[in-house]
Amino acid sequence: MTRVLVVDDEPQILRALGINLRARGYDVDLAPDGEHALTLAAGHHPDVVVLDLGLPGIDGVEVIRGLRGWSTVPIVVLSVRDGERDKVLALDAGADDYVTKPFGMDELLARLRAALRRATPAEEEPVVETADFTIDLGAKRVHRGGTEVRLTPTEWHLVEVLVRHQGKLVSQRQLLQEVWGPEYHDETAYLRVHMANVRRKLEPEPSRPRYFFTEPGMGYRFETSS
Amino acid sequence: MTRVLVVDDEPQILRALGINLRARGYDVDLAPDGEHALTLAAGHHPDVVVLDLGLPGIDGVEVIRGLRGWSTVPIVVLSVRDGERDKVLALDAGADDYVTKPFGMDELLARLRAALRRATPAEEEPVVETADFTIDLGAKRVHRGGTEVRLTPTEWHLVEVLVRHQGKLVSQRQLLQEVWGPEYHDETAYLRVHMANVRRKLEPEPSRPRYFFTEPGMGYRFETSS
DNA sequence: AAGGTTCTTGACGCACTCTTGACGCGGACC
DNA sequence: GGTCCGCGTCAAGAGTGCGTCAAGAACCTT
Repeated sequence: MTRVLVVDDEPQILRALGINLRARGYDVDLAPDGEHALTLAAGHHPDVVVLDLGLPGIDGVEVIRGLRGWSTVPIVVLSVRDGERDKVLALDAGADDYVTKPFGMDELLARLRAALRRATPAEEEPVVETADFTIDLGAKRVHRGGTEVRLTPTEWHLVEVLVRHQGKLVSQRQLLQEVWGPEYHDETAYLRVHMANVRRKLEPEPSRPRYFFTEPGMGYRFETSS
Repeated sequence: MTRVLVVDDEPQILRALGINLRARGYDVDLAPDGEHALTLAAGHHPDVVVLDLGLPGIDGVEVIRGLRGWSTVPIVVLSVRDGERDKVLALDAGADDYVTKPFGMDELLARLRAALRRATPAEEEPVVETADFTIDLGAKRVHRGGTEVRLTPTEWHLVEVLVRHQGKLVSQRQLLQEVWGPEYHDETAYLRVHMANVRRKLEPEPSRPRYFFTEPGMGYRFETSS
């Protein structure tokens, strides 16, 4: 299901958007200000963000910057301000689209679809096969020796990031930011524990990895011998 | 250079956009209607398309469909129509953004930048090859004679800085600051030891370097003979 | 409210990397 | 021709990072 994060300080707009989007089958998170927005984004990894510019506390443009620091999620900005300067600032900060209030729900939905379409460029999700297991990125499943292996959400996320960068070294910092969020960039202990769990579930000899390699001091790398 | 295709049936707008975009360093194609637009797009493969909806002949939405049949180039729609239905139709046909006339040039430019930024995701890191080894900056790995060479974090960092400044002299001070941090600017002993290790791992004759040269009193230089 | 997962956190041992000092060599300068 | 400085080499000790295990906390489901 597609996850949308909606950020707006006006409760009635927040509610209206929540109802409308859920009616269309989206999975919706609601945030009344920038702080909540960044926290929710880090935890739930939305597929698209709808962001009001006029927020109490952190400014909307700051929220864009905060998100762009570690994520490429599409951001659709809502604003009562029709000023050209605001639009330019928001777009150059990394927003993907700018809609002026008042707006029609149909237009907003169309813009969301456009943003989502761009972000998911019709790529079919690859299936990665190794001699010991099969990873289906689209179905989010892993098979090993005929049966399915259950990965916890964290483990899956870790595997997903590494497999998508197949062959490349992924730095500890990048892994932590993608899986746990930007404020966890130095919790390397998490990585060690969860990588150990992943290896125990997937590697034939967990203490002698054939697929999930450690590059000491730098990060991890997924590689198939083929 | 970035190529922009502008499609509009009003000559003065076409001219104005052409002048403005060229002044910003874009390479601009101009088309007064849908037929010319599709022909130019097929021939010149623009990086982004600015498209007016109200065209004589083929309708703007048809132009979008025509382009989307074979291209994923970002399309920014211009229109005097502010109707919600038009926006929804255009966006769902495959447009990336919708700007209502009259618009400010700064806003349009910001939207173009946003569209281009999305379309150009990860530029890839170069791979540097020499007769004796291969350095993949993106994957952070080094191959030599078929097998992989393991570099420690410090060694890799050193190699990376030198290789990214390929052919140029990198001062000891700069190397120390980039690898160890600003307060280590005079620990030249570190450089000597680690450069020796790098050479032992990569140079065919470590004591007679062919790639990692010392410039006495100044710094180091990476150079491939090719 | 209870049970089961999953995540977090701390402790420990091992391996490896970095740092540091000693030494030799060669060129520059006096 | 002698001295000095910068560089390369080597080796040893200190420090760090990693894997592993286990226990408690937090979370979700029923």
